Amino acid sequence: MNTDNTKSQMRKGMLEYCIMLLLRRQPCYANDIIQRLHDLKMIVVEGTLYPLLSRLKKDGLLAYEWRESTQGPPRKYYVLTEDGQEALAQLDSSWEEIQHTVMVLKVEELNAKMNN
Amino acid sequence: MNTDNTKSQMRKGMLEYCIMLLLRRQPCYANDIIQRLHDLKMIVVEGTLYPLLSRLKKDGLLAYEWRESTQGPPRKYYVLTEDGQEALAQLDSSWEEIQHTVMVLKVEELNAKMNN
DNA sequence: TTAAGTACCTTGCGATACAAGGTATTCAAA
DNA sequence: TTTGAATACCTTGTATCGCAAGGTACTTAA
Repeated sequence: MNTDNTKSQMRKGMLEYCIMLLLRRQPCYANDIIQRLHDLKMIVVEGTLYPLLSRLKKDGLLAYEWRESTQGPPRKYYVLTEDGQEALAQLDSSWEEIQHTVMVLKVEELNAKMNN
Repeated sequence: MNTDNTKSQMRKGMLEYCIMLLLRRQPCYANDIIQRLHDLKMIVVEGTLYPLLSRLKKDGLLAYEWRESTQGPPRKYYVLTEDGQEALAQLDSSWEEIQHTVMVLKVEELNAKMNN
């Protein structure tokens, strides 16, 4: 099994959730996000991130403002819109459901082992 | 935001993990899996499941045996192979990492709120 | 013999992650 | 002044996955 591909597939959908969680806390620009998620072992690259941010912007879930940088070109700082906060609340419950499913499956497995 | 699509995207990769978790406990055929996951709010349909099982079989992670049914045609019961168990162990750590990432993001968000 | 139920599978489409490559701005050194 | 490196944004093409829709084969009961 190609482990990289497996995690890549697990990332689908999760990345969107993680990025919106990040932005709920504070505005970030692309490299902030890449750095923060890298530190949390959730790798994301530019070719993934920029289209994702553009899509969320187009859907009205994110907005951005340009900010000057002390070093280099200006940056697009993204923030959650109100619609984005509502959408994130739905992602929260989707996440809870998935987490619940995995937990139950693991618990059942443990029970099965103990009864053998 | 299209919630159905969002959950569908979150399912990518997770379904594979959940199904292998199921099979680690006991052999199942397709309808078993659909039913069990449905009860756990993790919807999966035939058009998703059969190609997935075929792929895992082709990759050597699953094997199957035909079993007669008391009612209707025979069923393909899938089981985890040894390779499948190793792959599942890797999926376990991928899952732990993702879960950890989300947890940290939520905790940081809470901390940020408390400091305001 | 026929109809319904069960079980397996395939095709085509939409969506996403990623590798690879491209453009524009800034700043410092030559 | 010019040139190169660093920074930041973006696009294109490919592989993969979930899913709707539709199809085949076997079994059983009417």
